[in-house]
Amino acid sequence: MRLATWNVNSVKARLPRLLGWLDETKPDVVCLQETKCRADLFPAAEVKELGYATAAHGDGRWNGVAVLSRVGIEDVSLGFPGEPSYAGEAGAEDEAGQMELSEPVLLAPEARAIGATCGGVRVWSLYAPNGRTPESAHYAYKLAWFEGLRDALGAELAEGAPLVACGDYNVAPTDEDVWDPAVFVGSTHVTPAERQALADLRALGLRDVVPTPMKGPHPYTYWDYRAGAFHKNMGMRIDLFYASEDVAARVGSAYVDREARKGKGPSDHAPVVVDLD
DNA sequence: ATGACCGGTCGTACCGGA
Repeated sequence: MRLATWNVNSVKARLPRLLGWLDETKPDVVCLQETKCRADLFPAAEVKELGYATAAHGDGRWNGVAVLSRVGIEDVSLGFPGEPSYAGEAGAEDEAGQMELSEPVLLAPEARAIGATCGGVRVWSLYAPNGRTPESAHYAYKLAWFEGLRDALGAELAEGAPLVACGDYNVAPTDEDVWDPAVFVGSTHVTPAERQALADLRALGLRDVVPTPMKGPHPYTYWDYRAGAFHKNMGMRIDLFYASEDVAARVGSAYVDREARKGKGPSDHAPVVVDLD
């Protein structure tokens, strides 16, 4: 069984490359992030021609996650129980410079998580909030989102089914996972609290399936589009494949498909591909 | 190939990305 996770940075913009990659790589289950696509507009017919059923979660311009599977797709969860929403910066001023009255507004959670059972494995495709800066409300939201995720995955793991939780975690687990730690001092993705959030997930029994880089010593999965970062290997490992212990024990091989980052019109993230025995 | 971003949007300029 071949599983993969890929932040495609718009499924619409990436569709030709996604279809070519599916045809070539032939994964059984694929977790996609940043589809930036309303669920009812997802190109399900196109991937179905390659044998994949789709479960999509998305409401438009930003975020958006999906699971593609050719080994069945059941018990789809749009988001996770208790998933927090983002209410924006507190104390924002309106155009007249007046503080807005804080009226309670119930916002739906963003489309950052979708779960499905595929081929006997519980699969989660995750797109963690960016966090922006450690001082921002978005960063507090990121930590709250991870806390909610830990509780939801903990409840599922307690049921004992094989589970994978993979996607764009927007956290580099260690300093080895960024090309230059000095550049990231004071930035998100490397703070102790974010790394603790990952540790809290591992404490549930999830194992970090670290892929083979294929080139160079670091299994980076993301390279900024700017400044030739990919060619200079100025990357980060932020797309993670977390697996329950029984699944992790079945991992035969895992690799970063950096070929998918090359050429014209790539995503800024490369897929992670994991083969289970 | 020795230099370098991209996608989205009823703001073709700006936000979000990390």
